[in-house]
Amino acid sequence: MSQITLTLPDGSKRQYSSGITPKAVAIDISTSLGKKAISSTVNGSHWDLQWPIDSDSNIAINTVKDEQPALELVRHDLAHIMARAVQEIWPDVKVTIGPVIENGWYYDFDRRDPFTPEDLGIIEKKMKDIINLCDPVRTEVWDRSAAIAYYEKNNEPYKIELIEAIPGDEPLRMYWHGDWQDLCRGPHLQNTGQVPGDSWKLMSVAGAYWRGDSKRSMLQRIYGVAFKNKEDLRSHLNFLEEAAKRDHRKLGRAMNLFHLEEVAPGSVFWHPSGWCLFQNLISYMRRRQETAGYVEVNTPDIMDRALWETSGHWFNYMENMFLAQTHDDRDYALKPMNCPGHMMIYNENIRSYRDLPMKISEFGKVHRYEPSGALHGLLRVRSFTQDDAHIYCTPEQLTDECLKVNELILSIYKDFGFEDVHIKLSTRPENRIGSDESWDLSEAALKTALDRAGMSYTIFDGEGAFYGPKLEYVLRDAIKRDWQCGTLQVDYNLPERFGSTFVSASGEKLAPIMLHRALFGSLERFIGILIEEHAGKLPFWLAPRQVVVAAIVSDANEYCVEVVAALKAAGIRAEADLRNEKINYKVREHSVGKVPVILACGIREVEEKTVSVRRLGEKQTKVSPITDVVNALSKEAMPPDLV
RNA sequence: GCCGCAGUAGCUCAGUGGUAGAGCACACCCUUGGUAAGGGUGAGGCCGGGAGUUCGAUCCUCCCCUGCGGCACCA
Repeated sequence: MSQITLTLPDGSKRQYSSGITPKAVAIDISTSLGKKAISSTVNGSHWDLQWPIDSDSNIAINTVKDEQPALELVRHDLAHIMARAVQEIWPDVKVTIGPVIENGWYYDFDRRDPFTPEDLGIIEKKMKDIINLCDPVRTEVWDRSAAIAYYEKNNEPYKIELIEAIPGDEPLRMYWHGDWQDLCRGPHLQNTGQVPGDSWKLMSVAGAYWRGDSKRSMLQRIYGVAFKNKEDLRSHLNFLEEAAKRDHRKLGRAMNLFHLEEVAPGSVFWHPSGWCLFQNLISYMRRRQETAGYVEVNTPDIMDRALWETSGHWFNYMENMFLAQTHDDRDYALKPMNCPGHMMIYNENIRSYRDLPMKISEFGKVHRYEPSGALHGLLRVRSFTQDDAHIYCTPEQLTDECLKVNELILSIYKDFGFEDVHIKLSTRPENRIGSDESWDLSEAALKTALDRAGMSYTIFDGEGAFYGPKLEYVLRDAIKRDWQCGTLQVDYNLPERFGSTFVSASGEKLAPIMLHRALFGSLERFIGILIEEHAGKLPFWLAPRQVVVAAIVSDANEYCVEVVAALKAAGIRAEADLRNEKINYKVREHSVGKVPVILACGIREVEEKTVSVRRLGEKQTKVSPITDVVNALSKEAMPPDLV
């Protein structure tokens, strides 16, 4: 047998016979390492301890202290342990796949009866028994036909399908714990006892399509989370609780911003406070766009079928459109996008190259018949307002215009405190229209703009819209969740479908290129994100109710009204709370309602012309002269673009 | 759209095969209280909609609607 050289992380080299396993290497280094070892890293790949090494390699032995590989293994082994537990409890359940995901794992099962929440407890208990068995994990490489025969015998059709999808030259690995086995590419721990007993938890059951395909059978998925220790698990569960407290649907009710109801699924009833916030955002965006050279328009909500046929929506997106039934013989539809309307405005005049770039914006309300299961508070609705705009430009202007949109969008996100933004670039899909040349140009325009701006981005090959590539702007919020908001798309197609032209300097009629862009994306969605980002504690300039002036005793009522008047005169949204309630009660109520500033006034304040200032979330109060407070707050009320 | 769970007062939720209950919110009264719920009284419900089983359904069965958690989808 030939000799191979293995290089350890410290640079030392050791000679072994070809075919040595990392396990044997670990034992050779020290007996204790052999016991503690959980896996190895061979030439940068995560390896099982049992896989033979047959050439010179770099090798590192991993223990539970190596967090990344350890967590991956623990999660992966838990997936197997869970599948084994499920099959031991319900032998007729068929297994499918069980990958590691962020924070944990899931496993998809095919079972006639649904798993109940109580079942999760039963499964957890069984899993703990399996962990306590400390069953050694062993792996075998199987021949394809043997594996298929084995699964045919055991009536595991999903596994057979998986094997058939694995390329012929890849080894088929079978992993065993005790008498239970699973087809798996590994790696795995040495024995089930290496899984910590108390740092994981089964979370939920949900339906999931086999192979993610909605045409195939619905399986039952059990999700679990696992961490390196109990503290990490606890902090993850805390995180979930914190995230739940930020839920914009709950806060939207507490802050009396909006509600949703059965008569209009997926459409928002904006209350006065919510609509105030909505309008604040629009005012802000209007100023920013005006400065950036946009002109605002408004186009019809309901337009004739002919328009949607020209745009391509009628045949491609009919299922997602709201149609309007009328008493004449015409077919109408509610607009799902603003672009066709903007095409009509562009085409209404003969355009010169001197008019370009032409930037048409609209706070247009669009309706899309989203699948019922997709609806989610403000984040996924059926009617929403886009801060939409279309930029018509010449090919020469294209890159520059992309760059400008990118700058504008980042500057706007910054004003809202979102500085951690990443970009997805989706390139030409298989199913597309337009020439390869135009795709080359539009993809290059987006890339060049990003490169010039020094932005990093992730490319999603083949994920672009059928008419052009797109950028998507993803914000990371205060608790590290990602939200997709803005978009920038290059489109050679719509101008062509609508026969749009401009007259060039040499008098030729040429087709303009069109950019689709939205910065907030959907106002509804952006408000949902803002609420969750700030846990309801909106920045002062955005808060719909900025100040409540609360009387401590009724003798201060008159003074409170004066204070409110002074605040209003300074442009601050203020109201008086003169109700016959204790100050404790008022403070609590307005804190729950996320009012940023409470000014409490009693006899002392009346006499001294002061107010007692209490900021949301702070226990301390500060008594200041009324004029100082008005001045300070009116400064704070200034939108960031006007500061 | 698919799988599962749920729908009872404005909100959060309890409950039973014999047509309903709590807390908060609301109204009125007492209370003028110094920074996250003072006390009392009262009003408030087609128990999501429809059909069936039953002497009788909020409760059991079926269909539909809506919501929630996922999956799929997101031009």
